[in-house]
Amino acid sequence: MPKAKYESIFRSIKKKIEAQDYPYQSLLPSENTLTAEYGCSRNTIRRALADLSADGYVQAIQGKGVRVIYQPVGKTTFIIGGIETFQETARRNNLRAVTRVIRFGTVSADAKLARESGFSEGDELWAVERLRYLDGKALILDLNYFLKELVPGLTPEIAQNSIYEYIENQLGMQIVTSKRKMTVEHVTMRDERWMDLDGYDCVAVVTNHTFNADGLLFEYTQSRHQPDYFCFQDTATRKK
Amino acid sequence: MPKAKYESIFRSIKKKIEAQDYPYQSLLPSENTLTAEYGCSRNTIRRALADLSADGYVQAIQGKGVRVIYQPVGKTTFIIGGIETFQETARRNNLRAVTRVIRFGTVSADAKLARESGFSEGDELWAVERLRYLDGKALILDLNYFLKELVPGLTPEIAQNSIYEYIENQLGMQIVTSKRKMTVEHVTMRDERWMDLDGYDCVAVVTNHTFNADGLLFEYTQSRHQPDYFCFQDTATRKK
DNA sequence: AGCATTGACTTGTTTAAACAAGATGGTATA
DNA sequence: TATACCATCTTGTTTAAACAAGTCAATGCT
Repeated sequence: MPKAKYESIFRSIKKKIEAQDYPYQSLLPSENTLTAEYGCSRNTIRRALADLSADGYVQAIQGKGVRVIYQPVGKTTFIIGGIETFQETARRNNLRAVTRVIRFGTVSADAKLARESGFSEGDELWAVERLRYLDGKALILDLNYFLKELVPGLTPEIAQNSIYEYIENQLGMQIVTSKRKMTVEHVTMRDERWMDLDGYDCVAVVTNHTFNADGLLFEYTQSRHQPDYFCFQDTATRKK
Repeated sequence: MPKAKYESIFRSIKKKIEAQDYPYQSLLPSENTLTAEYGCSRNTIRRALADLSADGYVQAIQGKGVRVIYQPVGKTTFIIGGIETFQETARRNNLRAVTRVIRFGTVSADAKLARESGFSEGDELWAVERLRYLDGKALILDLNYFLKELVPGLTPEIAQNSIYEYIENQLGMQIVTSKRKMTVEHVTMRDERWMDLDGYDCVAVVTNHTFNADGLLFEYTQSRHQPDYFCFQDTATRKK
């Protein structure tokens, strides 16, 4: 249920592109045509098109039109795109997801943790370590730190289900921005102990800083992925 | 030289944030204040703020203000951000960069290459394989395919220098959108032969589809990175 | 035939205005 | 005192208009 007009227009056009109603390399109807079609102003259309462009669906060509550059991809990989929960990602990729909590406690951020997490020294944090199974294989080892002040009442049961679901629906806090860093590291003894590494001696490590609607950092996470099911997608636009 | 007003405002505010003139967690001056400060309309300010938000510098809070969420990072890693050339990235990270061309030729896209590259079967392509040295170590193995029709006149000399520089300055073609996929793979015999793997048996693989200003795919690239110097950054925003 | 110009289209930038909606603090009321 | 309301600040959405700038095909001239 999009509240804003531009959002529903964005979704409508996106759907048509994915259905190849607007095929790869074709030009969309002009902004004026879309304005008439959707019964809104040109600015509103442009807002929707800008969002599609940011998602790598279209690219505007001044004087010519807006070209579709979306191509459907094979669904073989575990694709990490925007911000979504483990469950959402698993469902989108048609995989059976299970979560096992292997550590649940509280810590006070020392100097080292404060520096790498972005929290302040002395902040009280939940420390949660979880193992994620996809189709029965232990593929992701998550180490989450949540600011207790902003995420009160966390329990192992919630951690086993979905912390994000709890944060958004129970606490009513909105997750807005996520800054991520992707690296590749040698496996640790901990990785070997818990994960199905399947011969790999490296893991993909995603480090994550998450901000809520007040612009406050409330989560720092390190996710260690077994390489087989790991895929990270991105669209970049060259600045002039 | 930014042509558009919103772009120079964007850069101006960005600089102030990086200089911690607007510190982490502080609120920017209100849109009305900035409007007066920069002598432009509110919409133009909002455009600049939207771009800063997309880059993970700020986050707007309705009714309150725009909060700075940028934190300076340690400069120890080779950070891949937007679209930039190997030289630009090396310079930004203060590293000495050398490129060695180990293969240079032309191929016609067969069914398999067409499928993974996004080119059409039968397209004539340049195939260039290059080894990238940073501070004397062979860390990146690049396999580029360029559409000959859109990138005529390529030579090994250009490949050893900078292909992007040639495309943008000599051919006058603009690079606009880059769609990337990041995975982790076992090293191949080719990797072992050419790269300084330093004990790693995995590499970070970045697969890249690049579009020009006409929205035409002209490049498909696979970059294989030795893990030590590899870091990929991203900012995501949760959709409502 | 070849070429320059024009005009009608496209997207890009900027301004102005109005109203919606969230946050905040002060004020009048119960 | 406590609460409800309101004025005023903030950002969010939408419309309208004007002009800049790039593309392209038709027109008319040489």
